[in-house]
Amino acid sequence: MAKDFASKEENYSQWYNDLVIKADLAENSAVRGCMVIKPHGYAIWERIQSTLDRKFKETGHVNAYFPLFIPKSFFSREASHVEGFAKECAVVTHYRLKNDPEGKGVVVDESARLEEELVIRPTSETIIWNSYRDWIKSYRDLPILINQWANVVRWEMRTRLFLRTAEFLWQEGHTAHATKEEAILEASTMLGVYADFAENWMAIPVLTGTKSPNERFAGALETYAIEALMQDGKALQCGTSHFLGQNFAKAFDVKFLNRDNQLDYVWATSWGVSTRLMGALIMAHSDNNGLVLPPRLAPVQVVIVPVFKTAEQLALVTEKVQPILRSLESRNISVKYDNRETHTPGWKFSEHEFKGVPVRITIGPRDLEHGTVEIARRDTLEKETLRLTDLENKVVHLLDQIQQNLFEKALAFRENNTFYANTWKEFTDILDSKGGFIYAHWDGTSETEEKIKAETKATIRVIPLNNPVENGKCILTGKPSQGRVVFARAY
RNA sequence: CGGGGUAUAGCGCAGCCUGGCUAGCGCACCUGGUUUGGGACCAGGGGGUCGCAGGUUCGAAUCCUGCUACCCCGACCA
Repeated sequence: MAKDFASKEENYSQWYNDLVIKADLAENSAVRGCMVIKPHGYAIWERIQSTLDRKFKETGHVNAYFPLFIPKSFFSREASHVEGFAKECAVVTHYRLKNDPEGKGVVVDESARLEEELVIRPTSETIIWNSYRDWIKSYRDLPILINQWANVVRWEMRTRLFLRTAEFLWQEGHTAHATKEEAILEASTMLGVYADFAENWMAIPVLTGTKSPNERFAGALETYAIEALMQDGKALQCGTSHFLGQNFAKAFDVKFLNRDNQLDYVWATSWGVSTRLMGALIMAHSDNNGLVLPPRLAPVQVVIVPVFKTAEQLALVTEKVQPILRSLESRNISVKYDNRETHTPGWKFSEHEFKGVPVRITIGPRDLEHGTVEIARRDTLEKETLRLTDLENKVVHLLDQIQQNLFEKALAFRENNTFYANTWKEFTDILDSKGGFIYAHWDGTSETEEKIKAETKATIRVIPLNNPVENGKCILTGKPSQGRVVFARAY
């Protein structure tokens, strides 16, 4: 059943409408292409945030905050950067409203025009490097390892809930280094952090690699990415880490004296993941009953649903539940006791399933009599009855098992949807019939990649790291190639 | 910006072609009762300037004109 739903070639926005909005994750806002993230959705985002934040700090980073508004002139400093973002910037031109002289609400006060327009950040490289110029004089000031949690705005022509919203939440790391090698190491280290998070917390297997020049970040010399496969066979870029070379240092004149007393430009990286990760979670694991959350990211890991007819029965059940709550909480498990009297047990079962709670425990009069509880797992929907005394160990074990199972299921799915194409016909046949990742030879030119995209909508998702050398022929042009790259249709 | 579609209760929709009683249905909401181990049932109830403006007509949700908003497909997209 779940398979049917997930494998449909239908648009995922339908899925969002059916699942996500009802699941209290988000809903469309009045503002074009923006999202309201409701409490349940935000709780998931907070879990993502706190986990990543800890990892950033473990790797030596600190948090800071830079302004939302960026003077327009900053964007013209780095040529390829402005070219990449110019078409999707929201611009602030005025700072005051006034009453409409004709009495029709308020109008923009034309006398309050800004001398220089402000761009609402689509990303913060420019304003951050403008600050770094004053912070860096010597190699002793380096490295700077800063992360920022923020919102950004990109006025995309078409938006899609979670995957491409006009405003989204993210973190952006911006680091400055004395050497090229150190900057490249930083970019690849952070890619590793993202890959670890995706696989071990989100339970989503990812491919890691570099982007082709076409798909590279505007202003970067190299873009590293993690790329995941969704249940409908389309790829989703889940995080990127960029080696920016000295481009931004040159654009913002950030120079330092190195150990040899020589003036040099600083080397840079930037890296980020966004609320798009929540789209990935939904599309990778959900089934027909709603969201399926990996235990390590679930705001509520265990829900306890009492079954009762009378207030006395509820009191008896609650008495049994109290020690369970305490013992699970003492093992750092997030538990919720859903003792609402306004909803029936059946209602609660469905609701918590919808929201993706990994484990559900049911206790009712029958259990009180027998000293048992019923335990149900969200990923397989299996239920079993066990002795109350076995519960604690079972829950701990089950949470691990579910985390593991979700990853393995997603990995098996990816493996079953990864193909090798040696000819153009094989390539297009796979794309049209199955989708998924396709390893194929490419002649290494942008023109060829663009042609392939124009004909099939497939793009190069990653050029795998440590790509094995294999002599072959480009699937489109037949020109020689030394290794396969990964193609897919993507979000 | 091009192509297609939609706008009727909080949500989802029917009615429109072929104008006509008080604009209807499901979900949700409220009240009472019975229920409660997989989204309970019965009875009663509240909620609408039918997207906006104009026109045709004795009469417009329905026909005509204009406008606006939103959705889908494309172009676009770290």
